[in-house]
Amino acid sequence: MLQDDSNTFALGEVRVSSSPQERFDEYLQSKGKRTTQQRRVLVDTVFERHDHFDADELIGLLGKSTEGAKVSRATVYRALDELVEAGLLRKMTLGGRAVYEHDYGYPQHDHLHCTECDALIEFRSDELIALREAVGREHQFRVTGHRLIVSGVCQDCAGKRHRRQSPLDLI
Amino acid sequence: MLQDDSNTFALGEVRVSSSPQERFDEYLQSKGKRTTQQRRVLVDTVFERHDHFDADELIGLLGKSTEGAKVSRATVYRALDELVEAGLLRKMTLGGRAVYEHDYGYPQHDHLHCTECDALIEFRSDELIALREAVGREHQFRVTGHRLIVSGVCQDCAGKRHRRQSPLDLI
DNA sequence: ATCTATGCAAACCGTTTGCACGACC
DNA sequence: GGTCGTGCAAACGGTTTGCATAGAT
Repeated sequence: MLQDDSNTFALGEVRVSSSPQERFDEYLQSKGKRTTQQRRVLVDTVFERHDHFDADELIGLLGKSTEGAKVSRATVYRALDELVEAGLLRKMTLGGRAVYEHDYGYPQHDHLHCTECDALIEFRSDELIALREAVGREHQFRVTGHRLIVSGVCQDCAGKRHRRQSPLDLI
Repeated sequence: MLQDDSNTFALGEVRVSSSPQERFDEYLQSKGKRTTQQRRVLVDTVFERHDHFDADELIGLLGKSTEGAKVSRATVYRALDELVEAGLLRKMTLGGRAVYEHDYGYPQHDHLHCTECDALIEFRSDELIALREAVGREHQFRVTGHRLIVSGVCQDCAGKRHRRQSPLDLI
């Protein structure tokens, strides 16, 4: 992330007034939690790249991290929960495992999920927001969020298509 | 499910030309699999009620089943996979666990998920189908399906609201 | 000094699997 | 009779937790 002269940070596409570190520190303080080596390294590593990742990938990255402190598996899991609570990360569940992505300073969006290569492609849709509000109203349901995953096959995989058996390939 | 004089079955809201049992049998035959006691009881139990359920609930129901045959945990898991492959059930993942619902003869729909009581409320939206196609086209992505879960608080829970702490209750 | 955070390893929980026995065609 | 299915119990994989120690305030 880059800081410009007006003291804001570019994260993804949106400018926000403080860095993830700063924001996380605020969260920690508000909860009476402490700013530790490992929490710092972790936030740095997470916001170094704009990617989807799971706990294991993060643990892998932390292994190679230049910053000295090593972070145990348990601590990674505990910190991920905190980052979600702090509003810095968004968590979703894909298949069995939990997948995380940047939330703070990043616009609302949804995903195309390629069932061949597991890629996640982001897209934005304002109509969807309108739609979810309408549905909520219709059912006296107080909407707080949504998760849409459109599955299918991405352009790349559609190319090198070495035809797998499809379910219900009767006969 | 009830059979009427025109030999179709009412499952949920749509009429189909054969019962889940029959359809499952077809699937099994097409795969060279066998029609066993336990698969029969299982399909009966699953289609007795129109509900969302997980593996454990089903195992529970099978325990009380009047039909003699008992079905082991392993068999339940194996059969659920088959029912999904056969197009009789749809599987989704909510939090950690797999949740199943009727697919066969039941219209495409999505869900409102109450984060307080975990209830799932179904709704239909044709605009969503249009939307997902549009997005797919835009990204050269061959769409095969989607999963939308709108989360929030249902009417009931909004009433007896005994205010839990909300994440990000800073200060 | 106090009290939270960490690391380790064991526990957990839903799900899957190897294997010997039983049931279907 | 030959296979496929089942039950059991053990294995699995991601995640959580209890506990003693290290570290932040």
